[in-house]
Amino acid sequence: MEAERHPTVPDAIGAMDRMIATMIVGQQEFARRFGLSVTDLVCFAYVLEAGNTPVTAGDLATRAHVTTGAITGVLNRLEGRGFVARKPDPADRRRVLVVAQPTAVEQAMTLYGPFYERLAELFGGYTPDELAVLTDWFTRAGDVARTFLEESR
Amino acid sequence: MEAERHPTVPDAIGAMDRMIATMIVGQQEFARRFGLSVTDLVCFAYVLEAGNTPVTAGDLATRAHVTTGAITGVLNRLEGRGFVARKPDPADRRRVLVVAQPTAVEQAMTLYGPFYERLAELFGGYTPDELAVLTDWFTRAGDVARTFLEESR
DNA sequence: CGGTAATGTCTTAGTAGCTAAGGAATCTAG
DNA sequence: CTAGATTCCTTAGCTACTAAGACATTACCG
Repeated sequence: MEAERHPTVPDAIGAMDRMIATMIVGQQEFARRFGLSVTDLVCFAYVLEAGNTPVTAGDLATRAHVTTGAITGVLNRLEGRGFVARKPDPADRRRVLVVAQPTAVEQAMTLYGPFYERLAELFGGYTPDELAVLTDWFTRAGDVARTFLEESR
Repeated sequence: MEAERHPTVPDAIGAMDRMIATMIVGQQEFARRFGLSVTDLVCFAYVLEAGNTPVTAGDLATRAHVTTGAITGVLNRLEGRGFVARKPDPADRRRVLVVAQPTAVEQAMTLYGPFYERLAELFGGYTPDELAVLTDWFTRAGDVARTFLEESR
């Protein structure tokens, strides 16, 4: 009678899988609508996430699992849209530092805002403890995936 | 002192975002390693998920947000690898039904198995109630994303 | 120091998978 | 029975990727 209340681990993985698949399609749709690639969005998110920590072109290649040649194109597109800027690294003139433009967050919100509102609504229905469980899982699952990726080189 | 135990909604969204970005890169890596595209994997997952419910080529196009022309390529690749089979729909001969091959799940496990093991390990550290919260969120977030996608047509 | 190796980004040529547009077969409605 | 929808496939063209290597710069090491 209460079977649904205690999902098994495979149940959880299945539900997660379907969610991830939908999110991937969603990202592709966001990217398409902005005339960017999914890789562009992944890189942009990483630059925003890094905040003041300097990010190099090579860091983006590592993170996004693409070649540095691909990153050249990514940066050209993101720079062309005014999302990021290339900055020479004074300490190592081979390097290209990538910094977010001041209006970047605002522009990202124009794109993602409506979707984030729906998510915020969803998250709002959870108790602080439940929210902590979710946030913790996001972090751990991200770490698991990242570790798995790094190992498979 | 306990600030970390009560993340805000923006905290949760941020953590989710980073997780999603990593999962996307991971899927791209899985796809690359199998000589398939991310769209192929999304479609394959949908066919597996549908189980015995018949899935048409057009369904996949709708679900993956690509054109039917792209699905032709997807099916050629998936069929070539023995993951799925095209089957004529006796009730409507324009349609192409897509069914998973008997060995499909097994093959999928060869690909995803090691990663799923890590996830299972992660999920194993949660209580049944926490697992229910997570599974519930996956379902709801997937629905939110799917609804959002459908509206933006 | 001075020469060689390693590093970081960009360039180029080639490839894969997508879209847009349209074709062919089939179904549906009047 | 016919006109219009629909379903999938085909084609041409485009975009973003890889692999390989050029170029500039830095690190290493005798």
